[in-house]
This record gives sequence, C-alpha cells and structure tokens, in this order.
Amino acid sequence: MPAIGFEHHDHAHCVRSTLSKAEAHCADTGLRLTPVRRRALEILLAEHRALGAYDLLEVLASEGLGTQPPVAYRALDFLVKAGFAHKIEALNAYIACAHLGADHTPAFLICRGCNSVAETDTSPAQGRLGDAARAAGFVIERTVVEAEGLCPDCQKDAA
Amino acid sequence: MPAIGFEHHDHAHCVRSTLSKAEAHCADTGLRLTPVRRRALEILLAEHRALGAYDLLEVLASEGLGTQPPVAYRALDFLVKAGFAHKIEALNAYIACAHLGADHTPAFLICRGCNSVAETDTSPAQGRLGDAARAAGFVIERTVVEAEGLCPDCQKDAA
DNA sequence: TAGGGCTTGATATGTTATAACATCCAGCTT
DNA sequence: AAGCTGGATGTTATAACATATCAAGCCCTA
Ligand SMILES: [Zn+2]
Ligand SMILES: [Zn+2]
Ligand SMILES: [Zn+2]
Ligand SMILES: [Zn+2]
Repeated sequence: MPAIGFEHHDHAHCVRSTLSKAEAHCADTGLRLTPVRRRALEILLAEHRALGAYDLLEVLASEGLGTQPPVAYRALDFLVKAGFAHKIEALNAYIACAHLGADHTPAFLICRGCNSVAETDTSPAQGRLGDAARAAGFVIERTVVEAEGLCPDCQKDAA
Repeated sequence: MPAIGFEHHDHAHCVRSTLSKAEAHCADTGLRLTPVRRRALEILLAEHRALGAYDLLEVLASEGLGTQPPVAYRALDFLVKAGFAHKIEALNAYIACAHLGADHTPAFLICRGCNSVAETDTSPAQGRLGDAARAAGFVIERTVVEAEGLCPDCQKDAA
C-alpha cells in the first residue's frame, strides 16, 4: 500500500472515490451518513492534512451545521469508528482515511514544514514492536504509528 | 533491549539507577537538574505508568514546589528534551525513560486494564514505516510508536 | 400510535497546554 | 562593588482540546 499524501495526484478522484466508498459502506451496514457527518468527511477530505476538531467546527458553523463542540466531536467520533477518518495523536487532530475500504493498520508521515500528512500502513504483529509485545506477553489491540519529519518539497525549501 | 514495565523486577534499582544516570548526564553536559526537575523525575519514576501533567502538578503542589501549570510543563519539557522522560501521545501523559543512557528510539506497550506502560524500542529506518518513508522521499526526525492492549496480568483477570 | 433506539440541540464543564510578562539568582565583567 | 547576562521561576490569564448531561426530535417497526 503506497503512502498517499505527498505525491501530486488526481485529488478530485480521491475525494469522489472515498465519498462513494463511504456511502456504499453505510448502505451495506446500516450506518447513517447524515448531512453533518457527510459534510465533515468532505471537509477532512479537502486536503491531505489533519484538522483540529475546532477547525472542523468552524467550517461546519459557517455553513449552519452546528456551532457547539459536541457537533464536531460527534461527527469525528462517527467517522473514526466507521473507519472513514483517523486521529493523529501527535497533533490531536483528525484526517480522512486515504485507504478507505482496504483492511489496514494506518501509519502516518507528518511534515512539520507544510503540515501535510501522508497515510501508509504497518503490520503491528511483524517488526520489532510485535516481537517486543510477544516477548512481554502483551496483546496488541490498537497501534499508533506516526513519524514526524520533512516531506520532499519541504526538504527542497530548507536547502 | 527488553520491554521494561510489566515484569516484576527490582524497581528500587530502576529508580536509583535512573536518577544517578540523569545526574551524571547533567554533570557532563551542563544541564541543571534543579529541585523541581529532579523531584518531577522521581515522581514519574515511582511507577511504570504515565502521569498527566496535572497529576504531576498535584504532587509537586502538595510538596510546596509550585502550584501553577507552567511549573509542571516546564519540568516535563526539560525532562523530555534531556531524554529523561517521554510523552505518551495516545494518553497525553508522561513517563520516565526506562532506558536512560542507552541511545534508543522509544516504543510503548500501554495496558488499558491497569494503565501500566512498558517501554521498548524500535528502529525507525527499518521496517515498513522506514520503507514507506524512503519510498515517499520523507525524512523521519521523530517517531511515535505506541501499542494499546492488555498486559499479561490483565489478560488473566479478563479470563 | 406507541415505544425504542439513534441523532441532534443546548448548556455547562472538565482537561491539557501555552502566552506573556515580571522577578529572581548565579556567574561573569568591568 | 555595580552592572550585565542568561537561565530558572513566579504569576496571571487564556488558548486549545474534549466530554458530561439532559432535553427534544426523528425514524423505524411492532
Ligand atoms: Zn488526494
Ligand atoms: Zn512538507
Ligand atoms: Zn522499574
Ligand atoms: Zn495491565
């Protein structure tokens, strides 16, 4: 699975494709992609970067979709639980899933220069983390894997 | 490097050894392990679990070492920058380094049952995260690797 | 048409983190 | 000794992130 976020790409396709996958998944499972939830996903999808809950709320509020924090947090909670979005723990912020539909364990590359975030994936059971967990008798239920650094564009800018 | 935190061990040795390594490192580099900083490290070292900044502040306050948030955040900032403590991003909390002195990239196993945290390590450049970063042309400066789940004791309790 | 379950509205509050500015103090300079 | 300097601390205020709670509405279905 490639890292999606830094490379130039047909982003309009990203957006359309993710939205239609989300709709299909909701239709299949009975989840309800209500107007606020759908719009929240669109807003997160606009760019490959993470948005704070209050940034999201600001946009929703400007469109008359709700003005109080619970509006944003409920929508985000739904999107995260449905697998349509992920929380970036290092930023306390949220990003639309770039691999919607694929069964995956997300991992993120976070650029400190331009704040863009690329999503890739990992295998928790493999690698040194899995080894350590097995050795300690620890059962992994969820992993947080995030790398901070500089994307290719920002490396050029720095030089 | 083993995962330190779940196994029964001579914890008093943990504490003494970490404190003396921290003192030595400060003596070597000119960093100042002031009373508040030293006491903050001791408080974090008391258990292999993460403490919120305000939990730490509460203890410091009860000992007359300061009552306002910046007291705790400054001490934590020093400890983290010096490598004496790490922030657990998934918990917004802080833990003393269990491998002080060793050159390492920390990774954590976080038990949702008893809140204990074991520290192990990873190699950012290796593994799938490193592969993805290289493929994307991304330069990693810092990684966050955390696993949530159940420690051996809490698995027994659950069964 | 009544009930149950999910969704939304609204108010308040809890939790985590930093900005900004004043003061202190040790070590060095003149 | 007086003055400077840089790091550390004191103090106040606020920013930023997140949740508890209860009321009201909506949708399905029995
Ligand atoms: Zn895209
Ligand atoms: Zn960048
Ligand atoms: Zn120990
Ligand atoms: Zn446990």
